[in-house]
Amino acid sequence: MNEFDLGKFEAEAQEQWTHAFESNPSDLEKFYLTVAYPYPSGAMHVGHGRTYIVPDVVARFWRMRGRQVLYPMAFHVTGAPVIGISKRIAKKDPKTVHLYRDLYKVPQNVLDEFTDPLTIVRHFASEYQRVMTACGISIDWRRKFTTVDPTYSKFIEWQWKHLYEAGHVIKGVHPVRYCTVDDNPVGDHDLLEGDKAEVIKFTLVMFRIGDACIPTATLRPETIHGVTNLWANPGVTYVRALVDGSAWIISKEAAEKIALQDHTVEIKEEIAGQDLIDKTVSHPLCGTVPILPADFVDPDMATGLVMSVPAHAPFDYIALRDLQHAGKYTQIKPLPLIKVEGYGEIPAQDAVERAGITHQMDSRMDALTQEIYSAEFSKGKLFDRFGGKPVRVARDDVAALMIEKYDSKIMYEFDTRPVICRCGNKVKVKILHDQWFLKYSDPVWKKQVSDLILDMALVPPEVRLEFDRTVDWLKDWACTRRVGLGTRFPWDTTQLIEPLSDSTIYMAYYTIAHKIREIDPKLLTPEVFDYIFLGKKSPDLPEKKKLDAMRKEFLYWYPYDFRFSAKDLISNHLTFQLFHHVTIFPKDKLPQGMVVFGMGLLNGAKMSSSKGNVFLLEDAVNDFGADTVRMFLMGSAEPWQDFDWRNELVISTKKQIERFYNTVLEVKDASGEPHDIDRWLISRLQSHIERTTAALTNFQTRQALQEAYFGIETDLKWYHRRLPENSDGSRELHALCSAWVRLLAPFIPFTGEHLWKELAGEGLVSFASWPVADKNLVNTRNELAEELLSRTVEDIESIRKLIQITPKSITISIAPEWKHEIFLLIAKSHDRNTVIKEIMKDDAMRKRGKEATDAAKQCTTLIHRLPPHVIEPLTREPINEMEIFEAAKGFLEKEFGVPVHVTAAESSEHAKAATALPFKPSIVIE
RNA sequence: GCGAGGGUAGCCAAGCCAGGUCAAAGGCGCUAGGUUGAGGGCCUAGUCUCGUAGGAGUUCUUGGGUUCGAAUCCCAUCCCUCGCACCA
Repeated sequence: MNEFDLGKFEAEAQEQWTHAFESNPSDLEKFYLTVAYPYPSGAMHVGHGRTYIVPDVVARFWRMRGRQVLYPMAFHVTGAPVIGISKRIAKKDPKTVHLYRDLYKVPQNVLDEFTDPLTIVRHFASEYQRVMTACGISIDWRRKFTTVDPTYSKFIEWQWKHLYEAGHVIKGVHPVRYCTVDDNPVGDHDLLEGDKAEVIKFTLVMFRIGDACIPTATLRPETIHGVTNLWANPGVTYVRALVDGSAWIISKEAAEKIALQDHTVEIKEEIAGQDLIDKTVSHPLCGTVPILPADFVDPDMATGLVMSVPAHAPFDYIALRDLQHAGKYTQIKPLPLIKVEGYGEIPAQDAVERAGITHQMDSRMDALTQEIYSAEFSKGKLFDRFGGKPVRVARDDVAALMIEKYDSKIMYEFDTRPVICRCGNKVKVKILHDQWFLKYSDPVWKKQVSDLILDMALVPPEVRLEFDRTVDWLKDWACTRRVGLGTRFPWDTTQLIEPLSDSTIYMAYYTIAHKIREIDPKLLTPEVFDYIFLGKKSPDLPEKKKLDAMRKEFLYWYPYDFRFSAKDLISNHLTFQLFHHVTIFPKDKLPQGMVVFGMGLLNGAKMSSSKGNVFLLEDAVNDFGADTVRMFLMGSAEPWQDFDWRNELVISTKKQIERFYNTVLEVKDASGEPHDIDRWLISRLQSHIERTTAALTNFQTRQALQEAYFGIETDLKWYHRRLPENSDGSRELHALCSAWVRLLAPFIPFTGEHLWKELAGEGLVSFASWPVADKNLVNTRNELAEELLSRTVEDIESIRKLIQITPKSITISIAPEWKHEIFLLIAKSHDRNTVIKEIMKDDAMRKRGKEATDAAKQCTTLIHRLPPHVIEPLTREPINEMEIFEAAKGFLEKEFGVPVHVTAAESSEHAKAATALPFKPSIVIE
């Protein structure tokens, strides 16, 4: 009837927990922890499991330590992904249908409803709640909300009002990846190809050709002085277009792109590329140059026409050289304009020849171009006749000059292509207007956040540097969107607040989420929130009583103590929330700490829904039991390390829980009289309690389990081995079990509750008091005695193994008193090298001569090898080894099955006896 | 490419910051013995190499360096993970 049945324990506990973790302000000290809420667009896998279980173990730990703990949860449903998913489901996209039907196990009738995006998130939100509950996560579900609740939107509007008033919300223009078919900006996840491509800002250099101009795009406007020609592709169709009223000749593709970048474009006529060849163009900074043919010119790259600087661009150099080898344009010479250390007069030529490159298609050409680009940028200087400035300065100067005087424009283009949208269309760069930003680049704002970080507890400490770097690196964040779910942007209601930007201070909202629901959203003006969160009084506040109650909750819970999240959010969410907090809240309400998690692997490979490499959390709970899943996830790695889910290891975790369960049931009712070994066991327990507590205080779940589970289990094994025959142990075991069950309860709460009842514990173990180490129960003498004994047993075993005779007896000889003296002197001394000399000054020692110096050397080695926790107490309080071995004689004889003699070394005739040292008696097996 | 973190025995992993307690904790796997006797059970021992006395030798990605002494400190190298934004 006491069978180990996790399913049964789970059912029992769930019944008692229904409202147990709902938490209200009280007289107790609070502990408020939050975790990044999920975006429920799919089923939970075991990786999600850890995200919520680690905080739960911490929550349960602090709850048992007498804190008023709040662990809330909500659902992030704002954003665009589910919109795409619903569309793909509607189109019956096979991949999506497979993922949801087969992997996430969504029933067909529910799947049919997934054409509505809100249905998707609602479905998975309830699934999340169900699975989290099944895992025993101690959440106060009364505070649950979703980010599209009207009440929450009011809260977001209030937050943004403050950000705006602080000057952090600004309007700007911004180049984005844009799909003209979808008529939308394209995010990384919407790209079929080209996710590495960056948007680069090119300067268009305008060359005159008759009444029109030819813009060429360049990153190196300063090289204008070295232009010898332009390149056009004879096989490409160009167009003559009116751009903002003036005539440009550019590729057809370029015309489309330019139109997206703040220019009016009207195509007038097509021009064959061939017709441009050998025409001349001019620019005030380089004079008149010809247009030459080149097949490498890509009409889809910028304007489709390129200026050629053969002295400094390897591609230009080779292309020109090839033409000249064919006997054409031989009058053109490269015009160098930059002096750079390490290269000859014409760097491009130098580099190409040095690398032995013979044709344009050589794969090393890109690297070579990059090399020269970097070298010239970092070390190059313009010739004196062009101003003599370093390239890095001249580049910006020339660009500015061109824009001001010579009609140059800016054009945005990708650095690598192709960039293809999920819909199959080529992505272009569009300049978005009415785009709003959060001005994270503001140095004052940054400083406030850096200062906050200094005061925060960060776990593990290594992430501090990463946070610092992130704050440095952060640029303005586009915070409005045109598609998706979410709160309307107050200053342009055609747009929505971007989903990461609506999730930065919601930890404060949890404190009032269950109460604010009772108020009509229409009444929730900014003044209401000002009162609740900032204590600002204003006339005519509605529902004053309710507001007071909420204010009380907020003041009690806030700030949060720790925020938990995976490490991939450091560079955005975790840092953003700090920015927002420093703006909205006063100093005493700012975040206190963060714990950053590692990622999850499944059988050694990255977990990925799209690759089907996931193991659903609910399946894991059903297959192995919630406690098993919990203990495995907490024990296989510390939270900040990556963990690897492997079923075969999970199985042995289940065995461990079962072993624990059986052991507790077996020994809890022992009633024998306590012996020395019981005092030893209880003494050891104190340090396990202490270490488990320290580990959990530092969020080291793995370390805590090592101590609380394996540490105690190992002790119990030794305890049973040392127990007198016919003894089942003493009544002390009940106390041990009580502490043991409580130490493990945060990890395996279901088994914990069941055993707690078996132990006749009061109430729920979830609220039982955490064990406290009692110094009075620490018995150093007993611990040392057992340490000595187990080390001696190990030695005997290894000798027996080696000599391969059938032993008839074992003789243990204890080192003489004078060796103990030496041992102590050395152990206590700070300088273990000179202490030998000191010892030998003693007359009695000197009489022993070599015997004494040898013993001193051996003691020194031994002291080095013994752990400090043995040496340190030995120096304080010597132990009587003879007594210990005499007392353990029966045990040793039982262990080895032969008579055991204990003698003093000086009274033994065995030569071996002379080798006896303190804490290392000599052993003779005969 | 840039920023952060990491590479330890068959596997997972502690140790490294504060060099000698390190042949290196613990778990898993495997092997042997015992117990129970058959269903993924429990206990004990072994699991780099050598060794008929508790020892010795060679190891902590690779290559150098500092030191009486390095898994631990420094430099370099190769490999892995995460982030690099309009996306949750």
